[in-house]
Amino acid sequence: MDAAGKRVGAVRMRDVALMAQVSTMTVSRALMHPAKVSPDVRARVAEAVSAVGYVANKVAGSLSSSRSKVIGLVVPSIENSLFASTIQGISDVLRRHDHQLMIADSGYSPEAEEAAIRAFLEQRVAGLILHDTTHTAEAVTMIHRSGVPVVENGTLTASPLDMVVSYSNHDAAKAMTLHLARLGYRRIGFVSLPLATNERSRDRRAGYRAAIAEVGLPEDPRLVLEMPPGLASGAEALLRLMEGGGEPDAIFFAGDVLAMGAILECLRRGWPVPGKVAIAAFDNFDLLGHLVPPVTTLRLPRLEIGRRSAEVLLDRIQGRAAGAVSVDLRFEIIHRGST
Amino acid sequence: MDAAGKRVGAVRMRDVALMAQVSTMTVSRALMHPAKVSPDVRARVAEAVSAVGYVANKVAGSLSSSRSKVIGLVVPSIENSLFASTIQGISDVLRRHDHQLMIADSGYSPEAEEAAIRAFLEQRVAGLILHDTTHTAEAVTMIHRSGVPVVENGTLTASPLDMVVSYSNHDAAKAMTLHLARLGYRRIGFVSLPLATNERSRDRRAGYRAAIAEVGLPEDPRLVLEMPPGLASGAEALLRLMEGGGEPDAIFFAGDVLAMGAILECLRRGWPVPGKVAIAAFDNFDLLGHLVPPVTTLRLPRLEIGRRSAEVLLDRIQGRAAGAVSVDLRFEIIHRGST
DNA sequence: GCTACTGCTGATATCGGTAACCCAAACCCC
DNA sequence: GGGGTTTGGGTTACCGATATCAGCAGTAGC
Repeated sequence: MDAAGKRVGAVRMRDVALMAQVSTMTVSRALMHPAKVSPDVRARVAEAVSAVGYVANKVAGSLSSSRSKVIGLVVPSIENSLFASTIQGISDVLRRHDHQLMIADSGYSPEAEEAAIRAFLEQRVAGLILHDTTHTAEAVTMIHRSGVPVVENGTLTASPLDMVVSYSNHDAAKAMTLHLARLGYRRIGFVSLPLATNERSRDRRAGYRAAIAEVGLPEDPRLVLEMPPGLASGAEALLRLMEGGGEPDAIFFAGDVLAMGAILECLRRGWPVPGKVAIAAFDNFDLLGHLVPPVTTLRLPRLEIGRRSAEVLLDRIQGRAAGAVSVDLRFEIIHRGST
Repeated sequence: MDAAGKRVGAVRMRDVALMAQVSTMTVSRALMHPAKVSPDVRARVAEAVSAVGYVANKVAGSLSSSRSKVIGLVVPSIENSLFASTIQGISDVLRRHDHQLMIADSGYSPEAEEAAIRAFLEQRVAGLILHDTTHTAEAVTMIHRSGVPVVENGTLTASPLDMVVSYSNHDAAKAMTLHLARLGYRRIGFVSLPLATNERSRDRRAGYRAAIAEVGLPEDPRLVLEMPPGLASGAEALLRLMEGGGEPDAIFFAGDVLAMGAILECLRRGWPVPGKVAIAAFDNFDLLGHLVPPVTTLRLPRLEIGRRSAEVLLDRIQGRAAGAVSVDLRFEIIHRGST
């Protein structure tokens, strides 16, 4: 590197070509389409590559070919372990197909998401995966103008940008609520994460309400709460519902950390679960199954969402498929001791 | 896009230049160094940019300038929530400095790490952050030859590639063991994660042994165990140590999930903690503080490691610093009810 | 023996920017 | 008011690959 931080003296394809006594074009072919080159030349190139320590320059390659093998992913938060399995699934598939992953987090803000999308488009990514389903108008135009394929995977949204891979938050929440009703609970509380910026939360609450209506239970506002995320928040929600006059016999937490916080609060207070109140959670956070009692929850296909998202994206990029795609992955109720 | 997946018809800088009636060089300047251009031209360019919907092409830019704003990160596993805070820290700092983050995971394999490093170098990243501190010989040569700055952050290794930002796994494990000894425990068990591919695990066990030796306790092989990661694994380790004849009065789990699994097993069996056995953990997994009893553990500067790693890397890239850097971040013992 | 085709390789022109250099006008100080 | 400096902007030559097309040998077909 020189003083300005510019790298100098890297080995170029030209050096490989000189050593192998062929043109750069032939080196390029030997590396990209080995079948199009004679075995003899192929061997000479391979030898030259390792002799000079050539590391391909994909920047030049992408510029020249207008193709790239980088996928951009925007999640609301990297730290939130919820997204970790999905990212892992994406990463697994991309690695198998020799693609790279760029990640940005939006901190749940559409404006930050827009900035991340712009940065990705500037890098000329081959595709985008967005967890959120609400975007700024500017982000939407940029994406459409760029022609880059996109997968959204937060929820099965009704009006996708392009492709969707997810499960129905609405149906999942409804299914769990119906499950509780079937078990005989009649005053089912519901705690959701913030609704304003989060279509997923809204879907879940709508699902809960649909279930309540379906089984003919009265809708009691004292049974419904909206809370910020976090363990402490879950504990607080529990106490507020229990002391809020709604007298819940079961509480459905539409967020695994919230449920976790609530059940730990029960443990601390010595409240029997489900003796005093039943508790159900929304996500398959590993620990929920190991608590005392183990917590009834929904198994959501987090890893699978990542895998399938990457797959449909690659299918489109590589021309194996075209047009709208909407993959509805299944969830599953895991009935355990807490309800 | 045409049939081959090649994007067509994107807006180029040249289109902006035509509309603003200046040369492309001036557009480039107006965008990169606004101060070097008259206010009049600056305004015309800005207007033209939004009129034609120009999205800069950083691929061409990097090729031309031999500079890039992409940082490559390799972690052993994306899914493991341990790394999530570190990644978040990196991401935060990079975003503030207008850089992008590429992530790959090695699945704890040095060969996979090498492949990821090669892919990053092919993308001509401006810097690398590696969690692991053991690398293949090939990876080491590639990195040195490329001249790309590197930060390692798994542990304060004695022979870094370049820069290190971490805490001392050895000292942390030693400190916790001494803490237990000071509390009066005399038969202190130790459970570690796999040692073979993991310098961090080895450091931790060495720290444990150093402490045992320092306070003059006997080294009993029945008190030391190596286990694969996971909740179930922690529970099994607990049982094996308790029934292995070593009669531990305290167990130090060098992995938070292991400790979690053990404490939940105690809960299930109704074993009082620390009445039957005291339990200490190695990491500041949020939940540990909310369990009954809350678990004594080490607060490790995970987020800070990410932040500082990104900072020292950017300092080097942007020429604000040169030469070796070794940042030793502090850990802290959090004494709670479980010991 | 001549055309047609296939298989392999090279020359040349980009891809879309930025670096380096250059020049004209404006400004400056005695 | 002239030499020196600054300011703003254009010209040209790349950065390091790949697409395209042309060339040329071998060879198959008739």
